[in-house]
Amino acid sequence: MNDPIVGTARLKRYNTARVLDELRTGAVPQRIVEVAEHTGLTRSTVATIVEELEADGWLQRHDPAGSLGRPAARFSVTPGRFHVVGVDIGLHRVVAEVADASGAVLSSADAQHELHDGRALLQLVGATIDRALGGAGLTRPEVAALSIASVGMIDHAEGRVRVIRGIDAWSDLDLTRELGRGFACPAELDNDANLAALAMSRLDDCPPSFLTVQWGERLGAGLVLDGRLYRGPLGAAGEIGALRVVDPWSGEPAALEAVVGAERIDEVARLVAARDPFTRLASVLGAEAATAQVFERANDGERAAIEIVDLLADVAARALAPILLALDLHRMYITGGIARGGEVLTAALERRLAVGGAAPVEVRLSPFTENTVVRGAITAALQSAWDTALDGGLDRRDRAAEPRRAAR
Amino acid sequence: MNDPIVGTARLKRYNTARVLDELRTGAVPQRIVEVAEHTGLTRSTVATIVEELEADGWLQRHDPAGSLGRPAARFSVTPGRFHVVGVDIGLHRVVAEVADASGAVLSSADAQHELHDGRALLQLVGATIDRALGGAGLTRPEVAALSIASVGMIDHAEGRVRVIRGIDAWSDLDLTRELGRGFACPAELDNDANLAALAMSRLDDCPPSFLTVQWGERLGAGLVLDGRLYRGPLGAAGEIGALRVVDPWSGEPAALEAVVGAERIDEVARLVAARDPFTRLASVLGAEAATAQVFERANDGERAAIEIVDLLADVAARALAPILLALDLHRMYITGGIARGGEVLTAALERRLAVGGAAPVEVRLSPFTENTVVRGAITAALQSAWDTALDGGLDRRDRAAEPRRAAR
DNA sequence: ACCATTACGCAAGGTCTTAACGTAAAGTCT
DNA sequence: AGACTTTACGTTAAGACCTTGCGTAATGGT
Repeated sequence: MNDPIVGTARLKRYNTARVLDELRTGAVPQRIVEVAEHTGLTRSTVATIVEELEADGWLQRHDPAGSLGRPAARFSVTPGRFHVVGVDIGLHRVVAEVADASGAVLSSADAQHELHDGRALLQLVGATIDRALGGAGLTRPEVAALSIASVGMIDHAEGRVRVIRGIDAWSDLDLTRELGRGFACPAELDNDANLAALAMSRLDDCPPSFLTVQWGERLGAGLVLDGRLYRGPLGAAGEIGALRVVDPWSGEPAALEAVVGAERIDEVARLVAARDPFTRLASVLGAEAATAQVFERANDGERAAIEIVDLLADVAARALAPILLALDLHRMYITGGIARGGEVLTAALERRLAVGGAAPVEVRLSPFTENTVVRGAITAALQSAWDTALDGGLDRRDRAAEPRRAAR
Repeated sequence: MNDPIVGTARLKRYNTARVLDELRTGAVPQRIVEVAEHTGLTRSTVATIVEELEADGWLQRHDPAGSLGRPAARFSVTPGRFHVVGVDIGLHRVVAEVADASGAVLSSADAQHELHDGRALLQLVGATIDRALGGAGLTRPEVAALSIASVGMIDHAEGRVRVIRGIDAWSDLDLTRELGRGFACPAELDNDANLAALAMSRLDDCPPSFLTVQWGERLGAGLVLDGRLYRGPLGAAGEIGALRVVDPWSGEPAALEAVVGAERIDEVARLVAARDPFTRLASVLGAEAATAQVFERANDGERAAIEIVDLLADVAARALAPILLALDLHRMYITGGIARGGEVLTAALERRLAVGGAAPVEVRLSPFTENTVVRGAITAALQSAWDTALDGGLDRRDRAAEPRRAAR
């Protein structure tokens, strides 16, 4: 279907992509001259490209605040030109969001679950997607791109889950096919950490290379290097959960994920509380997960909680330091449940990640907390939709019988 | 001087680069149709590009082993079209090599030294370069590209050394300027580990992403990710020598470099020999560095030596495992002095780098042993020379008054 | 000698970008 | 208010590049 683009068409596609990226990432509508300067293209070239994009409905014209000289028309992406769906399938929660072409979230739906059966989970995911779509007044065939995050080791190329614990038969399912039913676009499956990293890459003030730690019950890293998501030769980059470390509470060697994951934090909190039952920490621990309380108490300055956080930071930093140092990274984002850890956590990590001689590492928390991964899925879906658009793939939807770009 | 390339010229430059890369990396002369297939360009396009490159002397025509159908002309790079120089400045040794456009080494020169004065070292390097050039019958102005490796933390963009121990005032010198005197081309300065990695990237059977450990007295890593050298935002990628580890012999925390570096190996060997003076290892230790003997004895199966290697591998693997795992790398090269460590070392490392669930890491030794870094410098210089050529920069040398590519 | 096969060369045609020039629409100055 | 400055826009001709298509060349096989 998609013949390789050759000849001058390749140049045009490349230039169009640059113009589009410029208009897409800019927060405010941009003038043609600005775009020309930023992209290095001629004003003339940009003008024709913008004109075409506007004619096809991709761009919107804003006319214009006055300045010196003739006021310039400014352009931005047409928000309603298409819509995308992002999904995050977690061990206990499924979230789906619908966004428009500008990236604004129109509606979302989520569902808590304790499912261990793949088939049942599949159904829940489908239902959640439809609820989100309903909230935006859309149906499946109208979606331009669908991007899905799932826990587990993902085979991005094949659209399958390689390994996962906790959900039976999840790795046997052809997820992109199953979840893509009813959609007119291909579904894309990716690692939760990778998508979390993508979400961070859209933040203002985000450096071109950084590391993201998706940290909850499971632990995985996402790497953006020189502005691009790095997946690794086998698509297993960032899978650091299996790294062997020493559990500071038991003294036994264990997998990193099993030591700093939310489940273990919960266990440890109860151990500490049992040992010292008159602390405030002990008194707030209920039946449900204690992780949030630990960080809350630590941020309030309670000794016992701070100790837990410190030991966590110890273990995590020991594993992460070689990676950050080797890659010369100086920004790290924490996403996932632990992102609510607050300043105690970031400070503890920053202190331990300092290596003599090297520039310090800045640790930041995701501003999206629990929705970081979905937001990343939206980012990926948008990217995919625009790519399809550049190849003329989205045109057919509502420009079916129209004459093909003015035969002059 | 070099105005930004715009318009269709950019397309042409890109296509020419692809054709050239194809002909440059291929071991044997290639036919036009082959190149067209590999690059995805039309035969016609490739033909004109090749024609022009041949006219300008960059390519050489080989006529033709018969097959079915009309025999095709094949093309390869003209070896004598230009020459490049690569230099490796080590703590105790300086090497310079001269290569032709095809990458074949024409001559080399090296010098052992114990200099601690930057100025004196500078002079030695200059003399060594000239000796190498003399061996190839060339002079400085005739060189098309000059690439230099130095120990220490390098600022590639600025062409300076940031930090170094052992050579006074070395970081005060503007090395690219000082060493570039007399050359008609810009000099490029880079990290030894980065260049070692570049050298490995030219090996057959080299994966697109891998790690190189330049391991001698100093220790640094070079990363090639998705086929491209990764330098990091501050150009400090791979600087893992400062990583904190525990010295298994003293039990004290120390920098990785200080624990597994050749100097420490030497110390440890003497300790072990003193403790157990009747071993074969003890008997072969002379006044000079003992590292080589340790590995030799270990490869011969001697217990005491194997223990040293095992502990070395322990420490190194603990530092490297997170990096390899996080980046999903499954090939690692060892370059530098330790590359003579033989199979004991690679086996010991491979065993320890295995992480449950992940694909194994294959550890290989550089086939160039001590000359790996220079070879990498040559690779970098070639790249630089071809880049200049693509921008028309090398033309002026011997096509001064010639009419500019046939005004038809 | 004829055919199949592969390589090569040439010319027409189309797409894309550039450069140049004139026009349009504001604000500013006198 | 009118002239001027400043910035933006639109059009057109020209140039560079790539592709397509076809005819020719050179070999081996039958």
